[in-house]
Amino acid sequence: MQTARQQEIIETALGLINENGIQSLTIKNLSKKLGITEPAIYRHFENKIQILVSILDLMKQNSNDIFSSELKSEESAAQKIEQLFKKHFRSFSEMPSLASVVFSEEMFRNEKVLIEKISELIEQNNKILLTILNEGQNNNELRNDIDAAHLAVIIMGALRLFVKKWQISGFTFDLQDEGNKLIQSVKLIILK
Amino acid sequence: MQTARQQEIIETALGLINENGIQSLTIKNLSKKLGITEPAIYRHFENKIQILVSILDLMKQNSNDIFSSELKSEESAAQKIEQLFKKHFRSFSEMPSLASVVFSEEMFRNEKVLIEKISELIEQNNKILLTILNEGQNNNELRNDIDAAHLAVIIMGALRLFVKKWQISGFTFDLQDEGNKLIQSVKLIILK
DNA sequence: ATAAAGTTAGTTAATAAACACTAACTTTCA
DNA sequence: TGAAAGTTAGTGTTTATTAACTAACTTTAT
Repeated sequence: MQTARQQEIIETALGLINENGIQSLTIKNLSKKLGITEPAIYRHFENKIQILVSILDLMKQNSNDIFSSELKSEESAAQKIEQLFKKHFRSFSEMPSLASVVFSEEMFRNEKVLIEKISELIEQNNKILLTILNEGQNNNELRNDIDAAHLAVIIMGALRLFVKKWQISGFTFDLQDEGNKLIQSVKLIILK
Repeated sequence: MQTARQQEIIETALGLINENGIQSLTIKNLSKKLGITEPAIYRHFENKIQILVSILDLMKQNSNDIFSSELKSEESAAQKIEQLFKKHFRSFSEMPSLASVVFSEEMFRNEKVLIEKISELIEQNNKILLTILNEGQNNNELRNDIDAAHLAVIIMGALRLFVKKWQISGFTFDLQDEGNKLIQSVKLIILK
């Protein structure tokens, strides 16, 4: 569980990441943005890694909510994938810092705890996506001529690159509007 | 143009990145690996940024060689895309550090020169890919029901994510062998 | 042909800035 | 009044980078 102040801190941290990338997440910058001094941060978090762990936990939960609520729904596989995209696009639009964190795995390479968190997140999503794809193939709704694992790479690859392009552009296009168009193309590709 | 020593330095830098990620590319680590002292590096490069610029230039040239040689060939669009994948897979297999650099754009966010270099690289490749896709669509070889720009996102997204997975796995599977299988799936998807 | 001048590639020693983090003291407020 | 949340002032480490100097080689000019 988290205190109100802890939540404020990780929200501020996400804002910082959003504005200037993960590299700008320093205790100094964070405390300045919170309007307190650096040591005050340590009243709420043991160290910087715990702040990052909290951020990753938030992301994991967010992503898990999206993926697993879709898994339970009664829609077709194509609709599920569509919802998966849509919800991610909405999520990223509302909190672009989430995208910044997803794409900065490299930064975490030297911290064991953080690598594990990131890996869990990716692995978890991949599993659910594969389940959806397999179901769709068994129902004869999705094309069978392509391995589900390959479909997963193609789908997630498109999603990731699209979000990345949006990020690189400095958020200059509407992720949700443009994203909806991409979804239609992805659906054309995976449907039988 | 570069001196022999400058080339040695960037090769060593790539080795360092390959072993422990871009974060381990420090002047200290670099000089240690070269068997000289830190200040000696500055006899050959003005500063660290110039070393990174050289690395990005190398990558840009490498990637450009692959893309533009394919553009000129007389093959079908699908074959061109296949070769694009294959050559990239080979390139990454031979020098995995290239993959490390491609995926660490985030690290460069605070250096204007480096963002530009990375952007150039991505933009250049995207242009050539679009040309190939448009040609294929006009020849009635590739499916016309999907916007070429969307096809490009789907193709490059798959390529990038696949290489990333290989990197995260610690290079535990054969990129070229497994990659060839993925190529077949991508071809099924884009062909009419 | 050779001494003078200059270059190349290295050294040791140091600096300044950024970083995460700590100890000890003070304020705030329920 | 006492715990929670802040402060000031500092530590130790890691960065990239510079200053001053040197040994060994190359070029230039007489």
